[in-house]
Amino acid sequence: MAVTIKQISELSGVSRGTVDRVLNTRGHVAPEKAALVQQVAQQLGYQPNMAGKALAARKKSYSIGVLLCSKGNPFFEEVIRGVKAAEKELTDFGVRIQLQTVKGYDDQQLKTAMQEIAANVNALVLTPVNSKIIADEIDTLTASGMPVIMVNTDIEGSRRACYVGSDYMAGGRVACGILRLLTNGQAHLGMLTGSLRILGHNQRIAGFRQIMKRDCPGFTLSELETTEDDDIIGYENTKRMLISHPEIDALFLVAAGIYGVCRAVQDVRRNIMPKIVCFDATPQVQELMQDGIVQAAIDQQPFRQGYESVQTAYQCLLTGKPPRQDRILMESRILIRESL
Amino acid sequence: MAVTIKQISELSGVSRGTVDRVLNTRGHVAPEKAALVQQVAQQLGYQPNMAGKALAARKKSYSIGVLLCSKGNPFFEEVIRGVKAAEKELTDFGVRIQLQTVKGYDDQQLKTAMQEIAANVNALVLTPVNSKIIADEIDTLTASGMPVIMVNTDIEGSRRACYVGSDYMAGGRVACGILRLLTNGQAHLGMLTGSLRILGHNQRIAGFRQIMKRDCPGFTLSELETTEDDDIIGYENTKRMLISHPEIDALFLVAAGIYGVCRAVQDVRRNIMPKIVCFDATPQVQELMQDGIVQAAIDQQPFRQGYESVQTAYQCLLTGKPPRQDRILMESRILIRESL
DNA sequence: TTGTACGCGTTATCAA
DNA sequence: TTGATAACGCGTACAA
Repeated sequence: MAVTIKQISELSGVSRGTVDRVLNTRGHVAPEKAALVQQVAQQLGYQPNMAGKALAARKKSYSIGVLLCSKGNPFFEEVIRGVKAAEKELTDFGVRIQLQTVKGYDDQQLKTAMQEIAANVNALVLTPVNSKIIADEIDTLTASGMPVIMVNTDIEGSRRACYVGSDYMAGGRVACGILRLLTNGQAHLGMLTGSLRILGHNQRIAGFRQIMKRDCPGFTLSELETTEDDDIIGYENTKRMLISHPEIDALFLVAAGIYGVCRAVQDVRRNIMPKIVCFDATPQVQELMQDGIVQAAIDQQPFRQGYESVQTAYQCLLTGKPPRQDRILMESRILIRESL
Repeated sequence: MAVTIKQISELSGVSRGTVDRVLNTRGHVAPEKAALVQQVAQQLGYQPNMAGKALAARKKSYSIGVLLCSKGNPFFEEVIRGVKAAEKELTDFGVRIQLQTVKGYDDQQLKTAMQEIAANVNALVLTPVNSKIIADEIDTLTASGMPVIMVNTDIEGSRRACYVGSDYMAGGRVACGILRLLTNGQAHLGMLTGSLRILGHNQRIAGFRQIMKRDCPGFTLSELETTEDDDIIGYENTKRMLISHPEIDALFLVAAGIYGVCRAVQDVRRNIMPKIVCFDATPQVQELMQDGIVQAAIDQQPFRQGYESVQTAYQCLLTGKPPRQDRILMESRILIRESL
């Protein structure tokens, strides 16, 4: 049977209260007693009992804020489903969620939203914008003792507690691998990324290039273009790309704007359709797969991203420590028509 | 905040003890009071608090038996890892696991093992052999009040509490789908199943045929052969198949014996290698994928099968009821070289 | 038949 | 600085 606080208190000859104070570093303990308790706990390999912890935590009623730059982005619907699933499981443990979404990527606006929501919660889960203003705000909250967890998008140069989300490099590698299999290793590639300024998109391309260089001597890159995550821009740029590069027989879609790209393909091409691999199996993409336009989608488990980020925030609140892992990365899954 | 027994007792004007007796149908309660409590609980949507339940259950120290026909089958190593992961999580809740493996599929031997292990545990997780002897033994244990849960393989005509494992039909469908993409829809197929007497294998073939009929007019089935899950038999039968059917350019491997099949392919074919899709990414299969012999493997999450089956058994013990779902099915995942 | 009281492990509070 | 005690939700032994 696992070690309990009671056992430690008996073995070290102090009260349960003192043991609790030592283990949770609440102070107000004589140094020699603290040292003794520490040693005994160490020796017995004490691991706090989750059931007991959860039950006691119920009295406190934690509040977790979830702030997503997700308005109008269907990808995040699954993330939100995951958040709500975690919320449901954690109500037993006295947790309530405050979910808020903002539109666009304006860092000033996001900062304001962060401050508002942070005033009412004990922990914060958010999709950051990659900007110094946001990094600083994260550091301010972290310094005030609030666990701040990134979901889906990471930010550089801040003291966020943890990142939960896609492994963009790995996703790019898998995308190249499946395209290699779809084309028998011979392809004239067109690449459509979202934006060259977005870290995740560039990491996907880097992963793709890595496999391409190593395993795909028969691949040539005809052109790299952007969609700005927009269907209309994606449509126009793809049309132009396909007309000026009639040899293109495979498309790697790095980010959003997928529907626009596919419409352009259908408008320009009649006979030989290019093989298309993209990311995120949103309902729209699922339809394109059903119609045989898109052959495969790489999925990075949006539901789990939402679920795990909230669970991680709760663990931080419960233990008072940052998570063991600095990054919790989702596996890249290959989805095809038959796996829907 | 969620509803508690205490709240129900206050609202219905009876003691906590009585509420407990009603909700857990322990009897010894006046009918009118029972009805009242039922109604109040219903109305408030009472859901027992897992933390409290677990904590109380700790006194009892449940024991769960896990009996696998897995000796010498590398697939089950991941299942066992999942079992051990669940064990680790549940030690806090007073659960201990008794794991036992047997070799082969002899139903008499398995029955004996079941009886031995069942004498010392409160719940049983097992991979059954599809035989009446085993079905009857499961029913005997179920009748004695023990939850009996099937993992990886289901059994027909028994009162097992639940099945946790592969969705064989879905796996077959996905296998056909990926083969369709690998071959551009044109293929002369060779199929190698494990045994025509094993339900799961036949279900995989049924799923495959379903998609083949619907979506793959360019597929023709050259031959269907068995490996008896054995590398040597797989080697011999594949060799014969490839020689008598030189047109074969795609292989669907339904079960084990994969290494033998691949060796035969390498021995017989020199130039044009067939596309190969198989099940379960064991270390051996991963190596074959690295070498480019096998293009894709369908994975049915062995780790989760082990983990979820034990968790399900624990839930049965905790609630005293069979699980909500009759079958807990794993998603079929496509693995390629780059996703390893 | 019904109610009370205690214990599970942890945490918070109050008194010493 | 300490220790004792109550509370969280549930299960159950025991008393009424």
